[in-house]
Amino acid sequence: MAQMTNKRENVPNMQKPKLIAIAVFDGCQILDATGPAQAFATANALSGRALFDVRLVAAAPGQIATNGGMRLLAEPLPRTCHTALVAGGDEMAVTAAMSDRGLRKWIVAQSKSAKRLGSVCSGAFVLAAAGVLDGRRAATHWAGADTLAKMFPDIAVDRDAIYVEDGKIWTSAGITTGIDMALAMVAQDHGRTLAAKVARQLVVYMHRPGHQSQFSAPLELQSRGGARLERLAAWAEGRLHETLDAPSLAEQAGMSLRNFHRHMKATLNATPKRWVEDLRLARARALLESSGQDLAQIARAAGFSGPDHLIKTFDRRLGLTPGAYRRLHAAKTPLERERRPQ
DNA sequence: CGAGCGAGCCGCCACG
DNA sequence: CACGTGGCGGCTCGCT
Repeated sequence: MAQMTNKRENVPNMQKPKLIAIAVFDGCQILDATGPAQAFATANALSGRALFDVRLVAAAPGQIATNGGMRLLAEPLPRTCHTALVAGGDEMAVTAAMSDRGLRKWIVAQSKSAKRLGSVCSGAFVLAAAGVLDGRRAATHWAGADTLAKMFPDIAVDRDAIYVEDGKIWTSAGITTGIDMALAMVAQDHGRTLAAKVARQLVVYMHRPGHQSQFSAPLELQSRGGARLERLAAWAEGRLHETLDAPSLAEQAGMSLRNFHRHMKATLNATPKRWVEDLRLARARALLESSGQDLAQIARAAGFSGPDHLIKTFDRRLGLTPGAYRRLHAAKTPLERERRPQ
């Protein structure tokens, strides 16, 4: 009878709020911390319950200067929590965080005791330095993906993913993808319906379309390949519409096929076919951004066999269609775009 | 959407 | 013997 009058006690999901500890440090990226924090806080607000207890924490608690200049107030690192997250930041700050013994010890401890351990953006480097990403798949900001893979060969770096969940270890890509990851955590704990409501409230996607690589600068890696490959790139870019198979590239580079493969792998971490595809994608992206040509023209100019080949390749590499890419990245102003005939 | 095919990739070893 | 190079062959993966 007492139970009947006090229904609240019977609701199954009345457990204690889950402690979400977001670790910050001087020079960290403010959105890495506040984005996920807001997602969890909005989940509380929309559900009308205290599902999450979100706290900013630091090895050196107190005022934390973010890389944008604003300050955060951080509590001491908690001994235990449900979910431990580590923010990213600029290179100097992350390097310092990577060698912070207190933070490192805390991460190792949380990798055992917490239900989830995660990072946002370059926070992956801090997790990696603590050794908790070894043998795992992981994501980080696209600009840091190659460096992470090189510094920590035991990590399978996913350059495209918005976020990666590998067991209890979660890593997210650049900055705002921390929100995407937090949404997935909300979904894991309290269902997709609530997560979708939070996404709507924050005006973000529940499932963000595409891969993060669509934002990276095409072919920034060319300069790393040395003069030999740079000349080859220039040669190839002049004949993108031709076949450009591996044997002819090797011949042009003055190497055997086998050795050419090795050099591509060693200097650019690429394969001949993949590299040519990179060149063609870069050309197609540039044309989509700044020309009004239709897909057939662009496909031909970039060396694809036709529009469908272009569409397939875009889907596989960037996770969206050429048309969607153009709408996202076209240099035209919104006014110009509206001027098209109805 | 699945099966079959061929180009491409890479482990391995031989060579200088 | 270390190191850079080349060729063979099996296997994978993406296209038709």
